[in-house]
Amino acid sequence: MNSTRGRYALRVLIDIAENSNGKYIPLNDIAEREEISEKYLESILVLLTRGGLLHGLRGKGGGYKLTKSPEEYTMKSILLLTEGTLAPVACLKEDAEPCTKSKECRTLPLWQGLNKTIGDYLESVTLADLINKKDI
Amino acid sequence: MNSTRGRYALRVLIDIAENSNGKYIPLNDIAEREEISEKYLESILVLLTRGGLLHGLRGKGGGYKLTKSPEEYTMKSILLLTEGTLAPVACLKEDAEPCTKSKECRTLPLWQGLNKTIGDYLESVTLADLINKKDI
DNA sequence: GTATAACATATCTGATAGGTAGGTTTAATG
DNA sequence: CATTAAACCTACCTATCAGATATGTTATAC
Repeated sequence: MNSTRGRYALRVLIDIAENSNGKYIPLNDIAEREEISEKYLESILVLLTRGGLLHGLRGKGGGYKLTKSPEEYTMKSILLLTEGTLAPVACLKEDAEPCTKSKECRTLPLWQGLNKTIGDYLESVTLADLINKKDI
Repeated sequence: MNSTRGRYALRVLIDIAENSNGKYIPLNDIAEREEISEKYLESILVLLTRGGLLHGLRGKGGGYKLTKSPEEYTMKSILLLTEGTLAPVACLKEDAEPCTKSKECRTLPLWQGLNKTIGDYLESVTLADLINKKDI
Protein backbone atom coordinates (compact mmCIF):
# COMPACT_ATOMS: atom_id res chain seq x y z
CA MET A 1 0.00 0.00 0.00
CA ASN A 2 1.34 3.38 -1.04
CA SER A 3 1.98 5.97 1.67
CA THR A 4 0.92 9.60 1.58
CA ARG A 5 4.42 10.54 0.41
CA GLY A 6 3.90 9.15 -3.07
CA ARG A 7 0.32 10.32 -3.28
CA TYR A 8 1.14 13.83 -2.15
CA ALA A 9 4.09 13.96 -4.55
CA LEU A 10 1.76 13.27 -7.44
CA ARG A 11 -0.71 15.92 -6.35
CA VAL A 12 2.10 18.44 -5.92
CA LEU A 13 3.51 17.83 -9.37
CA ILE A 14 0.06 18.18 -10.91
CA ASP A 15 -0.45 21.37 -8.91
CA ILE A 16 2.83 22.87 -10.10
CA ALA A 17 2.23 21.83 -13.68
CA GLU A 18 -1.16 23.50 -13.68
CA ASN A 19 -0.32 26.67 -11.77
CA SER A 20 3.14 27.50 -12.96
CA ASN A 21 3.64 29.45 -16.17
CA GLY A 22 7.36 29.15 -16.17
CA LYS A 23 7.30 30.87 -12.77
CA TYR A 24 8.51 29.41 -9.53
CA ILE A 25 5.69 28.35 -7.18
CA PRO A 26 6.39 28.81 -3.47
CA LEU A 27 5.75 25.90 -1.14
CA ASN A 28 3.11 27.61 0.96
CA ASP A 29 0.96 28.26 -2.11
CA ILE A 30 0.99 24.56 -2.87
CA ALA A 31 0.39 23.57 0.76
CA GLU A 32 -2.63 25.84 0.93
CA ARG A 33 -4.20 24.67 -2.30
CA GLU A 34 -3.58 20.99 -1.57
CA GLU A 35 -4.37 21.26 2.13
CA ILE A 36 -1.15 19.59 3.20
CA SER A 37 0.92 20.74 6.20
CA GLU A 38 3.75 23.00 5.01
CA LYS A 39 6.42 21.25 6.99
CA TYR A 40 5.42 17.77 5.93
CA LEU A 41 5.17 18.89 2.34
CA GLU A 42 8.68 20.28 2.61
CA SER A 43 10.10 16.84 3.33
CA ILE A 44 8.48 15.55 0.16
CA LEU A 45 9.68 18.41 -2.01
CA VAL A 46 13.22 17.77 -0.78
CA LEU A 47 13.01 14.27 -2.25
CA LEU A 48 11.65 15.51 -5.55
CA THR A 49 14.28 18.24 -5.80
CA ARG A 50 17.22 15.98 -4.91
CA GLY A 51 15.89 13.43 -7.38
CA GLY A 52 15.90 16.02 -10.13
CA LEU A 53 12.14 16.10 -10.68
CA LEU A 54 11.83 19.66 -9.43
CA HIS A 55 14.05 22.72 -9.43
CA GLY A 56 14.06 24.85 -6.30
CA LEU A 57 15.03 28.50 -6.07
CA ARG A 58 15.61 30.20 -2.72
CA GLY A 59 14.75 33.68 -1.64
CA LYS A 60 12.13 36.22 -2.62
CA GLY A 61 10.29 35.18 -5.73
CA GLY A 62 11.63 31.69 -5.30
CA GLY A 63 9.82 28.38 -5.16
CA TYR A 64 9.64 25.24 -7.24
CA LYS A 65 9.19 24.48 -10.92
CA LEU A 66 9.22 21.37 -13.07
CA THR A 67 12.52 20.38 -14.67
CA LYS A 68 10.88 18.88 -17.74
CA SER A 69 7.54 18.69 -19.51
CA PRO A 70 4.68 16.69 -17.98
CA GLU A 71 4.87 13.99 -20.66
CA GLU A 72 8.36 13.14 -19.49
CA TYR A 73 7.32 12.29 -15.93
CA THR A 74 6.29 8.65 -15.63
CA MET A 75 4.37 7.53 -12.57
CA LYS A 76 7.10 4.98 -12.02
CA SER A 77 9.84 7.58 -11.75
CA ILE A 78 7.84 9.68 -9.30
CA LEU A 79 6.71 6.84 -7.04
CA LEU A 80 10.08 5.12 -7.10
CA LEU A 81 11.66 8.28 -5.77
CA THR A 82 9.12 8.99 -3.05
CA GLU A 83 8.22 5.47 -1.96
CA GLY A 84 11.76 4.16 -2.19
CA THR A 85 10.68 1.01 -3.97
CA LEU A 86 7.70 -0.36 -5.85
CA ALA A 87 8.63 -3.99 -5.22
CA PRO A 88 5.73 -6.05 -3.85
CA VAL A 89 8.09 -8.09 -1.65
CA ALA A 90 11.36 -7.27 0.08
CA CYS A 91 13.46 -9.79 -1.86
CA LEU A 92 12.76 -7.87 -5.09
CA LYS A 93 13.87 -4.49 -3.76
CA GLU A 94 16.56 -2.81 -5.80
CA ASP A 95 19.10 -3.06 -2.99
CA ALA A 96 18.08 -6.48 -1.66
CA GLU A 97 20.81 -8.97 -0.92
CA PRO A 98 20.42 -11.96 -3.27
CA CYS A 99 18.27 -14.71 -1.74
CA THR A 100 19.99 -18.07 -1.45
CA LYS A 101 16.73 -19.95 -1.89
CA SER A 102 15.66 -18.17 -5.07
CA LYS A 103 16.42 -21.26 -7.17
CA GLU A 104 13.90 -23.48 -5.45
CA CYS A 105 11.48 -20.75 -4.32
CA ARG A 106 7.96 -21.66 -5.42
CA THR A 107 6.60 -18.16 -4.91
CA LEU A 108 9.33 -16.10 -6.60
CA PRO A 109 7.82 -16.34 -10.11
CA LEU A 110 4.57 -14.91 -8.77
CA TRP A 111 6.28 -11.94 -7.16
CA GLN A 112 8.42 -11.33 -10.22
CA GLY A 113 5.34 -11.41 -12.41
CA LEU A 114 3.50 -9.02 -10.13
CA ASN A 115 6.50 -6.73 -9.95
CA LYS A 116 6.70 -6.52 -13.73
CA THR A 117 2.95 -6.01 -14.06
CA ILE A 118 3.01 -3.09 -11.65
CA GLY A 119 6.18 -1.58 -13.12
CA ASP A 120 4.91 -1.78 -16.69
CA TYR A 121 1.64 -0.12 -15.78
CA LEU A 122 3.23 2.73 -13.85
CA GLU A 123 5.77 3.25 -16.62
CA SER A 124 2.96 3.62 -19.14
CA VAL A 125 1.24 6.54 -17.41
CA THR A 126 2.67 10.07 -17.42
CA LEU A 127 1.89 13.24 -15.52
CA ALA A 128 0.42 14.67 -18.71
CA ASP A 129 -2.11 11.80 -18.80
CA LEU A 130 -3.40 12.73 -15.34
CA ILE A 131 -3.65 16.41 -16.16
CA ASN A 132 -5.49 15.79 -19.41
CA LYS A 133 -7.76 13.24 -17.70
CA LYS A 134 -6.86 10.72 -20.36
CA ASP A 135 -8.30 7.23 -19.94
CA ILE A 136 -5.68 5.12 -18.22
CA MET B 1 4.64 -3.90 -0.12
CA ASN B 2 3.32 -7.27 1.03
CA SER B 3 4.00 -8.34 4.60
CA THR B 4 5.27 -11.72 5.72
CA ARG B 5 1.71 -12.75 6.52
CA GLY B 6 0.69 -13.07 2.91
CA ARG B 7 4.01 -14.55 1.85
CA TYR B 8 4.00 -17.15 4.59
CA ALA B 9 0.38 -18.00 3.85
CA LEU B 10 1.33 -18.85 0.29
CA ARG B 11 4.24 -21.01 1.36
CA VAL B 12 2.07 -22.82 3.88
CA LEU B 13 -0.63 -23.61 1.36
CA ILE B 14 1.96 -24.93 -1.08
CA ASP B 15 3.49 -26.99 1.73
CA ILE B 16 0.16 -28.52 2.68
CA ALA B 17 -0.79 -29.19 -0.92
CA GLU B 18 2.48 -31.01 -1.51
CA ASN B 19 2.71 -32.96 1.75
CA SER B 20 -0.88 -33.86 2.47
CA ASN B 21 -2.41 -36.93 0.87
CA GLY B 22 -5.85 -36.33 2.24
CA LYS B 23 -4.33 -36.42 5.71
CA TYR B 24 -4.29 -33.57 8.20
CA ILE B 25 -0.89 -31.90 8.55
CA PRO B 26 -0.02 -30.64 12.05
CA LEU B 27 1.23 -27.07 12.43
CA ASN B 28 4.62 -27.99 13.85
CA ASP B 29 5.45 -30.10 10.78
CA ILE B 30 4.80 -27.09 8.58
CA ALA B 31 6.68 -24.71 10.86
CA GLU B 32 9.72 -26.98 10.84
CA ARG B 33 9.79 -27.46 7.06
CA GLU B 34 9.18 -23.78 6.33
CA GLU B 35 11.38 -22.52 9.15
CA ILE B 36 8.71 -20.24 10.56
CA SER B 37 8.09 -19.76 14.31
CA GLU B 38 5.22 -22.02 15.43
CA LYS B 39 3.44 -19.30 17.31
CA TYR B 40 3.62 -16.75 14.54
CA LEU B 41 2.51 -19.33 12.01
CA GLU B 42 -0.45 -20.12 14.21
CA SER B 43 -1.77 -16.57 13.84
CA ILE B 44 -1.66 -16.95 10.07
CA LEU B 45 -3.36 -20.34 10.01
CA VAL B 46 -6.17 -18.91 12.11
CA LEU B 47 -6.87 -16.43 9.30
CA LEU B 48 -6.80 -19.09 6.63
CA THR B 49 -9.07 -21.40 8.64
CA ARG B 50 -11.59 -18.70 9.52
CA GLY B 51 -11.57 -17.60 5.89
CA GLY B 52 -12.44 -21.11 4.78
CA LEU B 53 -9.21 -21.79 2.90
CA LEU B 54 -8.12 -24.48 5.34
CA HIS B 55 -9.89 -26.98 7.52
CA GLY B 56 -8.48 -27.52 11.01
CA LEU B 57 -8.99 -30.62 13.15
CA ARG B 58 -8.10 -30.62 16.84
CA GLY B 59 -6.68 -33.39 18.95
CA LYS B 60 -4.37 -36.29 18.27
CA GLY B 61 -3.95 -36.94 14.58
CA GLY B 62 -5.32 -33.48 13.87
CA GLY B 63 -3.86 -30.66 11.84
CA TYR B 64 -4.78 -28.76 8.70
CA LYS B 65 -5.86 -29.71 5.19
CA LEU B 66 -7.00 -27.84 2.09
CA THR B 67 -10.72 -27.31 1.64
CA LYS B 68 -10.54 -27.45 -2.14
CA SER B 69 -8.20 -28.36 -4.98
CA PRO B 70 -5.14 -26.17 -5.70
CA GLU B 71 -6.61 -24.90 -8.99
CA GLU B 72 -9.43 -23.30 -7.05
CA TYR B 73 -7.16 -21.10 -4.91
CA THR B 74 -6.43 -17.80 -6.63
CA MET B 75 -3.57 -15.65 -5.37
CA LYS B 76 -6.09 -12.87 -4.95
CA SER B 77 -8.27 -14.85 -2.54
CA ILE B 78 -5.28 -15.86 -0.42
CA LEU B 79 -3.65 -12.45 -0.25
CA LEU B 80 -6.91 -10.61 0.26
CA LEU B 81 -7.56 -12.71 3.34
CA THR B 82 -4.11 -12.41 4.86
CA GLU B 83 -3.18 -8.88 3.88
CA GLY B 84 -6.63 -7.47 4.52
CA THR B 85 -6.60 -5.50 1.29
CA LEU B 86 -4.74 -5.37 -2.00
CA ALA B 87 -5.68 -1.76 -2.67
CA PRO B 88 -2.66 0.41 -3.57
CA VAL B 89 -4.15 3.40 -1.75
CA ALA B 90 -6.41 3.75 1.28
CA CYS B 91 -9.31 5.34 -0.57
CA LEU B 92 -9.76 2.16 -2.64
CA LYS B 93 -9.96 -0.19 0.33
CA GLU B 94 -13.08 -2.33 0.43
CA ASP B 95 -14.32 -0.66 3.61
CA ALA B 96 -13.17 2.89 2.82
CA GLU B 97 -15.60 5.67 3.41
CA PRO B 98 -16.44 7.30 0.07
CA CYS B 99 -14.14 10.24 -0.73
CA THR B 100 -15.94 13.51 -1.25
CA LYS B 101 -13.31 14.73 -3.68
CA SER B 102 -13.36 11.68 -5.93
CA LYS B 103 -15.18 13.60 -8.67
CA GLU B 104 -12.40 16.12 -9.20
CA CYS B 105 -9.50 13.93 -8.04
CA ARG B 106 -6.77 13.95 -10.70
CA THR B 107 -5.00 10.88 -9.33
CA LEU B 108 -7.97 8.58 -8.76
CA PRO B 109 -7.97 7.13 -12.30
CA LEU B 110 -4.33 6.13 -11.85
CA TRP B 111 -4.99 4.30 -8.59
CA GLN B 112 -8.10 2.63 -10.00
CA GLY B 113 -6.14 1.48 -13.02
CA LEU B 114 -3.33 0.15 -10.86
CA ASN B 115 -5.81 -1.54 -8.54
CA LYS B 116 -7.44 -3.34 -11.44
CA THR B 117 -4.09 -4.29 -12.96
CA ILE B 118 -2.93 -5.87 -9.71
CA GLY B 119 -6.27 -7.56 -9.04
CA ASP B 120 -6.51 -9.04 -12.52
CA TYR B 121 -3.02 -10.44 -12.34
CA LEU B 122 -3.48 -12.02 -8.91
CA GLU B 123 -6.82 -13.45 -9.96
CA SER B 124 -5.19 -15.12 -12.95
CA VAL B 125 -2.68 -17.16 -10.97
CA THR B 126 -3.68 -20.19 -8.88
CA LEU B 127 -1.95 -22.28 -6.26
CA ALA B 128 -1.69 -25.09 -8.83
CA ASP B 129 0.33 -22.78 -11.11
CA LEU B 130 2.94 -22.25 -8.40
CA ILE B 131 3.18 -25.94 -7.57
CA ASN B 132 3.56 -26.95 -11.22
CA LYS B 133 6.06 -24.14 -11.78
CA LYS B 134 3.98 -22.94 -14.69
CA ASP B 135 5.16 -19.75 -16.40
CA ILE B 136 3.18 -16.89 -14.92
C1' DG C 1 19.72 45.30 4.79
C1' DT C 2 15.39 43.34 5.02
C1' DA C 3 11.82 40.28 3.61
C1' DT C 4 11.18 35.90 1.60
C1' DA C 5 11.56 31.24 0.79
C1' DA C 6 14.31 27.02 0.17
C1' DC C 7 17.22 24.04 2.78
C1' DA C 8 18.78 21.49 7.10
C1' DT C 9 18.44 19.01 11.49
C1' DA C 10 16.32 17.15 15.41
C1' DT C 11 12.52 15.36 17.82
C1' DC C 12 7.81 13.56 18.88
C1' DT C 13 3.79 10.31 18.59
C1' DG C 14 0.68 6.67 17.36
C1' DA C 15 0.00 2.63 14.63
C1' DT C 16 1.39 -1.66 13.14
C1' DA C 17 4.34 -5.63 11.72
C1' DG C 18 6.33 -9.30 13.76
C1' DG C 19 6.82 -12.14 17.43
C1' DT C 20 6.22 -14.37 22.28
C1' DA C 21 3.84 -16.63 26.34
C1' DG C 22 0.60 -19.22 28.60
C1' DG C 23 -3.67 -21.28 29.02
C1' DT C 24 -8.17 -23.85 27.22
C1' DT C 25 -10.75 -27.04 24.42
C1' DT C 26 -11.28 -31.00 21.43
C1' DA C 27 -10.26 -35.56 19.73
C1' DA C 28 -7.89 -40.05 19.38
C1' DT C 29 -5.94 -43.97 21.75
C1' DG C 30 -4.31 -47.37 25.15
C1' DC D 1 -11.14 -42.81 31.70
C1' DA D 2 -6.62 -40.88 31.80
C1' DT D 3 -3.20 -39.28 28.79
C1' DT D 4 -1.46 -37.12 24.96
C1' DA D 5 -1.53 -34.37 20.86
C1' DA D 6 -3.10 -30.90 18.57
C1' DA D 7 -5.97 -26.72 17.34
C1' DC D 8 -7.77 -22.67 19.36
C1' DC D 9 -7.86 -18.37 22.27
C1' DT D 10 -6.26 -14.14 24.79
C1' DA D 11 -2.96 -11.11 26.06
C1' DC D 12 1.22 -8.88 25.78
C1' DC D 13 5.87 -7.12 24.12
C1' DT D 14 9.15 -4.55 21.01
C1' DA D 15 11.16 -2.24 17.20
C1' DT D 16 10.14 0.30 13.27
C1' DC D 17 8.13 3.84 10.60
C1' DA D 18 4.58 6.99 8.74
C1' DG D 19 3.30 11.34 9.53
C1' DA D 20 4.11 15.09 11.38
C1' DT D 21 6.14 19.46 14.24
C1' DA D 22 9.70 22.82 15.73
C1' DT D 23 13.61 25.61 15.25
C1' DG D 24 16.86 27.01 12.98
C1' DT D 25 20.43 28.47 8.67
C1' DT D 26 21.45 29.92 3.93
C1' DA D 27 20.47 32.09 -0.46
C1' DT D 28 18.05 35.55 -3.37
C1' DA D 29 15.33 39.64 -4.89
C1' DC D 30 14.24 44.30 -4.09
